[in-house]
Amino acid sequence: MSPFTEAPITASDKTFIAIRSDIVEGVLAAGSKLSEVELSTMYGVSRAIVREAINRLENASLVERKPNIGAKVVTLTHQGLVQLYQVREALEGMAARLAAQNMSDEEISQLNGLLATHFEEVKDGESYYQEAGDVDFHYRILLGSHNQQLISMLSNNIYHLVRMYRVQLGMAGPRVTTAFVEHKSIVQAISNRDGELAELLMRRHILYSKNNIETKLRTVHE
Amino acid sequence: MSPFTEAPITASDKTFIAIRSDIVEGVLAAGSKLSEVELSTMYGVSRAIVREAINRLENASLVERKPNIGAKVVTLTHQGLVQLYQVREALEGMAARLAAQNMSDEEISQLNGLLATHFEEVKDGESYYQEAGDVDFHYRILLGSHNQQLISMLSNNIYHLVRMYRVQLGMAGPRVTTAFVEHKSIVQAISNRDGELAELLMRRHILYSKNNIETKLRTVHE
DNA sequence: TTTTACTATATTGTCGACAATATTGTTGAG
DNA sequence: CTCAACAATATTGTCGACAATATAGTAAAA
Repeated sequence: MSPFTEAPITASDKTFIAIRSDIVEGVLAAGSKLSEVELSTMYGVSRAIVREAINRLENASLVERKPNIGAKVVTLTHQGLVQLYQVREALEGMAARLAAQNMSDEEISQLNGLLATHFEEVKDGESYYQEAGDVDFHYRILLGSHNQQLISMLSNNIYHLVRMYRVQLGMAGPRVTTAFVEHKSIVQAISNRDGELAELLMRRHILYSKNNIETKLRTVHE
Repeated sequence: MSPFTEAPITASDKTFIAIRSDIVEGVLAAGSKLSEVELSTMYGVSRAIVREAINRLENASLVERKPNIGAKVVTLTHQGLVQLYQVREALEGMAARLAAQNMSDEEISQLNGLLATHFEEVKDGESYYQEAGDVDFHYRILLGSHNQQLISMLSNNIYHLVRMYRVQLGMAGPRVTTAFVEHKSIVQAISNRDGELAELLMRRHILYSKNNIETKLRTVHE
């Protein structure tokens, strides 16, 4: 139950996922040029495969491409982070609203169960929560929206970009417990089938999260 | 100043745009299979080009693809329309909020000018407004958000899907004058730099628009 | 007749080579 | 020495052919 586990079928898929991972994790540095021949030797496939992967990465906003010139890994900027979180706020806010409206009782009880699990981890001081736990939570609600368009946009594009910012800014910061409280109130709203409140709370939650990363970026950068 | 005019550079771009247009306009029927060889002869390019185009179309949610099997043009469903407009509501709502916050005074006055032009057309009873005018209006505000992520998502993906629904449902209906009033109030909110109101009004506007198409779809379909 | 296994066919996936464009390096004029 | 034009090189764009997989058709067995 994680957005980062897809079963790669074809060689092209595998290469795409491999390169994407290397970009997100910083193995392929932000801003660096992506030579097709270089990558094809590096990943042991033909140039056609690499080209297809780069195409897909472009759509995922992870690389920028200019015709007849080439592709670069996207460069992380303060402005890019802000804009990314604005989109995320809009989409995940809507996801929360729809989740309150569309999740089955079964799904909602599972969501509560997830929250309980996270509570144990927070109590025990496991830092696990911050990374995977947060992702699980948001992903579960996203699925609960039952909106395929939304699910695809967030899990194929936005989430990977978000993770790229987190990883490369060395995010592991605080906000664990405070984020947990926010999660709890969102689940409460969904349990009450209050879509409007769920959306509002989710948007705030993401705004806070953005502010947190933003200050981090400022202290690291300047 | 329209989202449907891009300068195609490479053969791949041209083919992509050509196929996309044929899908949106219904030349390639919804639900029909897209054979790579067939398309390559049809558009006079190699299979590699067609493959790249299909890849891009998949990301644009205009075709669905299964490994080792092939690609189909998406089928239009009631549910798909609803979900599409939910995403649109979220994204364009945010765009309006950001536009109120980020548009320059110059841009805002141009927006008002656009509205005045549309008013003339509505008064004279030109049906021009409905199609191109509406698109212009939304696109202008989208650009005013100054959020590249948002701009790319809407103008590369959502708008083409929206247009596909409109075209294939034979939309040219009423709602011209009433939509104009809604546009006017949105521009007013943006002029007042009231982002919150602009978002709210835009979301309502899109909701109304969805309801309109929805009833149309119901009468056509059943 | 139905079902299953197999064969033949068609379609997609992958590859290496050639063409077109951009970049770099060099040479010559001013 | 600087700059411009040109040549050499490298990189991306495009293509046709082969490999792998799925589909359709056929024949044999129950």
